[in-house]
Amino acid sequence: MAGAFTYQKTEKLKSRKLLQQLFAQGKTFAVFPVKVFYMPLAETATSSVQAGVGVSARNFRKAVDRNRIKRLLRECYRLNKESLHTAIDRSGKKIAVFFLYTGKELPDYIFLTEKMKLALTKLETSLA
RNA sequence: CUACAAACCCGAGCUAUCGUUUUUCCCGUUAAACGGAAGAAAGGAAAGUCCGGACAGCGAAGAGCAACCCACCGGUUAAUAGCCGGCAUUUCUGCCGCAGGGCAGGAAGAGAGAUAGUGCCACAGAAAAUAACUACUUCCCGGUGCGAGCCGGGCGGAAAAGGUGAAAAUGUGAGGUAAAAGCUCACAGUGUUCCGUGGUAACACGGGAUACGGGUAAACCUUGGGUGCUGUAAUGCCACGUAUAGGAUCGUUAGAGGGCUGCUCGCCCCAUUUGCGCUGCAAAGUGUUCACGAUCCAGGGUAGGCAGCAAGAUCACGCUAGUAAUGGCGCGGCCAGAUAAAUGAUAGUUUAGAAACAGAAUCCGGCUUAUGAGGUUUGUGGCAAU
RNA sequence: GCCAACUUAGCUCAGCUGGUAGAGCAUUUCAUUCGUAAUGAAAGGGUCGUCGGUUCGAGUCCGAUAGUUGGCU
Repeated sequence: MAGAFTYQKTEKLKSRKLLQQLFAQGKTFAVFPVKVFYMPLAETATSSVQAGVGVSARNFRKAVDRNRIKRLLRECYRLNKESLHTAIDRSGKKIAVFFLYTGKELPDYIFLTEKMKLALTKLETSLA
């Protein structure tokens, strides 16, 4: 079994086709300032949960700011994903998740961690 | 000492924990994945995309026109509109001179041609370019007066006076004349050209001849020189998948069309029928069947992998040529390579609080712009001392 | 990755080859009305995104720069 706090290539949501499908057909909910897209995956998926993060270039003009937000989102997801993974593995499903940052101001780490925990528990309950 | 401005340098290091991308090695394995060890992991601008190249494709990259770009000289470079060093020119300050002007220092410096042509120059002014409004004046006519003359008109002369303007026909003095005028002369200024000297050259200085009727080419334009176009999502290969279906227009023995530029020429490519049956020795005849190609529209499929793609006009140091940009030699190093796209998070610590601008995407050389703290140099101002 | 266009009054836009910047709506004042709206008359409001250059003189020409919008792949 891999380490609990990893976030490797196989766990990332990578396929362009899947992303398009997710934005078109996936279900959503919002925990401001983060909007969450999710949908079930086929059995052939490489990992039980495939996750991605993103920021709109409209709200953040500079690439440095976008990179910063995506890094913070990844870090928060990495450190708090464990309960979600165990829940998913127990139910036997596979899902794809995308976290989109919709705020207009740069967040800090502690604030985002709280929001991520909230979003993950909400995701668990809505899947159950 | 201090404040401001400009240029250049620098653009955090260390420790711990948890992670990401990648290279090499080892263990296990058919192989992959996973695990372990060691190494590497954003910038001075990675940015803007303003120039120049490398590389690739387009036919072997052809010709002319058009279009666009460049424009003092020399050097530098793979190359440039960059950089370095000069020159003309403009401007500021100081000094000298009655003045025209000269000398010294600083700054700017997109600077071919305005005697090839065309256009434009508002307002003001007579006139803005083959100048006559006022005033001046020879001559003629008329009036008046004894007369000198005065007044009015006309054909002319004349760029000296006026005042406008950003700009008014080179300036000052003398001669000259009816009045005047580079009309003539002296000095000065500017342009063209010839000779000599210096310099690689632009050009400078001296002398001779000649001309002097403005400005604008970042107005059209002329002259000289240059540029083929498109771009790494280029391009080559592998795998998977589908639709040889449908619609519009056109062409089919002389050309629709294509060949990554707007046009023309030249050259090249390319469709222009195919299959089957029967008669016939064959040539051919006949029947039947599928039309074919180009452009566009609409639609279907895929959106995975490998190469390109990380050792180079490379970096550090030393010596050396050159005023410098830059080059040569020696020695050592290997320094990101992702593909929804890594290079991070938290805590402590170092100097004073880690803070500014900001994130590679084919790669280089410049330019431009943004930028914290500190340091160095230069300039300007203030204060203090000698 | 590459390419193009735009920026003028509070708003929407004109301003062609350089010569003192205009229209419509909006704002203010006056008239009209018992009063408001509509209508009529008048007024104010601009360093033409910013910086530099060419020119006697730039909204206009040239260069740089900031912002906005669009297109191709």
